[in-house]
Amino acid sequence: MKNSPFEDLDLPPEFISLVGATILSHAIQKNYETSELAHCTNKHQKMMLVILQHPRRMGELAKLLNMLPSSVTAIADVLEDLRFVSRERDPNDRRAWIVTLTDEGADMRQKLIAEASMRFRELTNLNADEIQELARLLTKTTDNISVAGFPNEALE
Amino acid sequence: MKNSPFEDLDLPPEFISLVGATILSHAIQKNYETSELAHCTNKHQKMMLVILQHPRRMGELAKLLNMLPSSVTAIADVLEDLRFVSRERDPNDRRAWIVTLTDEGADMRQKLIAEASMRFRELTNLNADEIQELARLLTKTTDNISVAGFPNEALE
DNA sequence: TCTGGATGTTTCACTTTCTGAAGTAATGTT
DNA sequence: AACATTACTTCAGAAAGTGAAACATCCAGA
Repeated sequence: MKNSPFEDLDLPPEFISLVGATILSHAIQKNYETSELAHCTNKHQKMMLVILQHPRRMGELAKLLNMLPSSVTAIADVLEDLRFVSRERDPNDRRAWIVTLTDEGADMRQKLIAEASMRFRELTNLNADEIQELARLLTKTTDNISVAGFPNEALE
Repeated sequence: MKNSPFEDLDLPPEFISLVGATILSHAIQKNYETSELAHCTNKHQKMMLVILQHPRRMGELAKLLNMLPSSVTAIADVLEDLRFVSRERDPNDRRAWIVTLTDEGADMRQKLIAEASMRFRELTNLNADEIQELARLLTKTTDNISVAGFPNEALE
């Protein structure tokens, strides 16, 4: 059984990490699609639900998700149709919309998080310490990505 | 400066890891597009070059990249037009094609790896030990994903 | 050897997703 | 008041992903 695509390579650890991150992310997202929760079809819809732990403006969502405003509009439209979020004008800036989870959306968000965590354990087979360490390293990483202004430039 | 989309969350470490992996992978792939190497436009083309450290059959590529055979055909067509790979019949099974890097393709492969590694260091700001540890954890993960038969089932 | 079923790949039409330009409305700046 | 900027939406075209059908080859059993 030849498992890894990289079995006999002396790739730099940076690259191995990158590929590992990609495979992991891809695998869980593929896996998701076969679940009960599949009616939020795509990964961006799921990700938007997850980062809506509190209400956010459309533009903020676009930056966080690293997407174009027009894509955020499309995704929010779907989530609104599904009654997972509602949109209201920002009273402080009437150009902007504020997106808020509905109760149903908050429910789905919890389920998504729980399901992803379960899949993660199944797929990775890491022990609790290792998961903790991985989370630490990747938190440091994403914090730095945000601080570096890349790819979400000028996030405030 | 409010950085992380998860600043005030008590998400499980599994989920944080998953999101971190996704953000990291996404960030570097976005970044890639602005580089000199952008003419291999999409991430799957790049990934295919990377895993072609030795010749592989189309079907093998599909499994490793977790894609449909028809998608692999499309990608290989592009890489062939770019003269990065060549396709020859497998002498042991004349239904199958074997994809091999050209010299030019091997060159590009090295550049892709080097560039991704550089971007990785810039983006993550992890020190050498941390990178090593991250690589270790993610290698364990991807190995397990393959062994678990998911998503690349029955990879042999 | 013949036959039928499985396998490896390609083609093609289809659907979904992404992208970017143009438009609308509100804000802020001078 | 005029003009530039910002926030978001709309829409149409481009790109990517999907799955059924076709084709050639392989393999196992009669």
